[in-house]
Amino acid sequence: MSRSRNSDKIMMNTATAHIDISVDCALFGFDGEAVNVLLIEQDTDQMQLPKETAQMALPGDLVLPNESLHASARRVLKELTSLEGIYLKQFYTFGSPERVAQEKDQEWLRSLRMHPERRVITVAYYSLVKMDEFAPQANSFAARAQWVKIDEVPDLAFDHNEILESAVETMQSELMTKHIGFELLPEKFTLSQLQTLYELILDKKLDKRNFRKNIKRMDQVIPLDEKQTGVLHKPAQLFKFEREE
Amino acid sequence: MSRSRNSDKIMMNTATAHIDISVDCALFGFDGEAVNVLLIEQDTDQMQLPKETAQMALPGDLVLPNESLHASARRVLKELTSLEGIYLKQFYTFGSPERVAQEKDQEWLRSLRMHPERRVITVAYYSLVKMDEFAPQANSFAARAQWVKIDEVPDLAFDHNEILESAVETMQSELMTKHIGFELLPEKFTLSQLQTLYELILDKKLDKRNFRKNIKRMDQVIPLDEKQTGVLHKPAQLFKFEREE
DNA sequence: TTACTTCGTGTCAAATATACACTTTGGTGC
DNA sequence: GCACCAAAGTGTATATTTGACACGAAGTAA
Repeated sequence: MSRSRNSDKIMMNTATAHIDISVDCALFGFDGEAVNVLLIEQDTDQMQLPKETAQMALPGDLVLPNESLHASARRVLKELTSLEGIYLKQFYTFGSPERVAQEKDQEWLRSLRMHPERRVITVAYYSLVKMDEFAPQANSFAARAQWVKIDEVPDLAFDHNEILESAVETMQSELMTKHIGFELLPEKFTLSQLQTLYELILDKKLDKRNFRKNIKRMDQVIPLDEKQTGVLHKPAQLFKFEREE
Repeated sequence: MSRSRNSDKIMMNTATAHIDISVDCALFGFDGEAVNVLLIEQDTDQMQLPKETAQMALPGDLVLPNESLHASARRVLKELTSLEGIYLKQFYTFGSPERVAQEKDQEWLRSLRMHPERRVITVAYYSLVKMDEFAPQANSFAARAQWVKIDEVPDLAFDHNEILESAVETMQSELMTKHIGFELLPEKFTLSQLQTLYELILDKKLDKRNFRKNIKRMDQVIPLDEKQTGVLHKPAQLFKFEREE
């Protein structure tokens, strides 16, 4: 569309096609073995849709009229996990006009939304949580909420595979600089657990001695007077992470 | 808002308050002395508003119903600058519910928009252009479009000062890793020009020899068989930048 | 020819990153 | 209590990168 100088006033945007805004959250957790992402399963029973149409998806929902984007992301996350106060980061906004228009998604949206045909632009957030601090609770339009290993994620609703992939990339590139890895671990952790986590996120092996050298010169990582228990080998020292002010 | 399992179906989003989506572009250019950002001045004459209410702003406008976000950013940029095919990067989405609600902005929006009171969420892009390749052309609702040195930017409309600041930070952090600096220079440039640019963007002095060492090991920077002319001192060698594939 | 201005260049020291292997510790089972 | 197991924990030598630093060369103008 190009507008000439003269026609401006009458060319004001008179479009009647509304655009909806949503937030989606890629919520990561770590169980000591794999990095997981929290997915919900669409509740087709509740919507009286055939079971086989149920798709898994990232937790997300429309932004409310007077809610900031961050507040919206926090709310969606809280609704699905009852967790508050966690690291939460906007990383990209996905706005392809066709992103919710596929028939597989339309069927679901027709049951859920007043305007299922509307284009939806979604602002994507990612966050990291300590998996041992809560168990996800399915709520609202989700039949189930469950942790899925990131390398076992199935085809998701909408463009959520693409969003998830982008979240993983963002997490990789911010892991080192922003020390976000600690958010995934339990309060007390061993350096081996931390290293395993880094290796999983970065998808490469790290040298044990060099890794420990690097970690130990971060003064946010504090050695505790405590050791791992219940392992059938030499127990490792436990550490905690302390965010500065 | 929390929803219980049972009330889901009747709690579908029935909000009548629509949210608009816009894109804003922070377009940077370099004139050899300072980094500039392209600002427009709102055309109050055309809107029959008092001249003194005119504000400067980043170029931006509502996203059209069937337009992707990138396409929208490209369109706005093209409308204002006639430039195409330039580096263009989404960096953040600003969505405070109050971001266009100030009275200074409402006056303008009442003239321009069908729904001036509506909340607007804006997806922000930044881009870099060679200043010598085009002169900005004011168009549409802009009375003027002009380059302003980034340290002389006045109070802008809406939350555009905040958006601009965020764009500068993004540019700083992506300068090194993504070689975006070259986009700001003319096709043929000297290493001193490049260094001046880096110093302006990063806002610190760099060591000449170390800087040149770093640049010269990038094989995208190609020395030309040409020298600077028209200077009253030893002319510098010219280089060009070649993006790989 | 001189004066002026920016160009263009190399080395050393310090800090950082990488590669690499063996002893220690606690638990388990006999 | 002894032997075995498994992972914990630790240091050094080398290569690479970073940062500090000063002066002769090239062209222009008077």
